[in-house]
Amino acid sequence: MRIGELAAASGLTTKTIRFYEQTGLMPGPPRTPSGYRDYPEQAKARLDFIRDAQGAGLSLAEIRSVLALRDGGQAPCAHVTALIDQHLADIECRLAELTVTREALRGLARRAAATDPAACTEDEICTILAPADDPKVDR
Amino acid sequence: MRIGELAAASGLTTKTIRFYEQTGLMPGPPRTPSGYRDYPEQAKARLDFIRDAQGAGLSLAEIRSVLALRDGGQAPCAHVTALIDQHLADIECRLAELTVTREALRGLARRAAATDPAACTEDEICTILAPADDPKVDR
DNA sequence: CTTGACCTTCCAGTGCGCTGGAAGGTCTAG
DNA sequence: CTAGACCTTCCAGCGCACTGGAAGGTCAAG
Repeated sequence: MRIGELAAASGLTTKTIRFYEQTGLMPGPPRTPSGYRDYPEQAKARLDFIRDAQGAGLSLAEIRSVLALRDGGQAPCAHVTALIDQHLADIECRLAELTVTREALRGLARRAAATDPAACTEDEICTILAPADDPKVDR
Repeated sequence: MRIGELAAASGLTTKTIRFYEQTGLMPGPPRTPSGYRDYPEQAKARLDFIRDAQGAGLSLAEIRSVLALRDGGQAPCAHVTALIDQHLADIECRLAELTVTREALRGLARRAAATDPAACTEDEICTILAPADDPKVDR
């Protein structure tokens, strides 16, 4: 299987597959006499795995670490479980942050609706975003 | 006011302030005879504004556009209002995405808890992340 | 024989918001 | 006079996951 075929089968580009090889996610495949990459069947499964893992929010570095364990003959289950838990915690955290930012923005939108453009002086730049008497975004 | 003093007053680094000047967020200040930057009082207000706007989730490019209006003598209210609305929509969208990812990760965590490491064969790489019979992350 | 699709390597750039370092100038205190 | 704290410019790099392009090799069909 040549790289273009594998790309089509996996939905990636040849560029991306070469990039994965270069960064240690994919092993270098055997070559044809003329130097073309010649992939075995498992290559597609590996790319599928990478896609799934990315879909779960893992970074390429994390995926690399999982694959390294597997390639070393170990079951990466424990490691994967830890990664999943960590990402869950991460996401909870970002959800909380985003929610706070959303509330802040809603406050700004309310203020914007109540703002008279003429009241905005040059010194303050913009009373919606940074009112003189209320430096921090309020609740 | 020299750049170090302004940096201390605003909580930024001198590097960052020079970077803001370079990228058009801050006007180039007058210089002392020896070439040192000599900032007027308003510089701090402008940096504070940038910080507040960033806190509201605006990118430096967006902040630049607001400042450009203001510097051009226009009240940026309408523009700011549009940016706020757009960011609110953005955040709603990302919150929704993150929530979906969280549910997917919770599913994975459940599966991980139920997985026997011995069941994970080499071909599949990892049955938690990419089970052979269930290629896409389920609900 | 030529065309065109495919493949190879290597180098460089994207966006974002800085950050680091080198090499040198200036100012103040002791 | 010297130390050291500050300032100047310019160039380069971070992390992330690619993406683009140049310059050239290979292969099958017409």
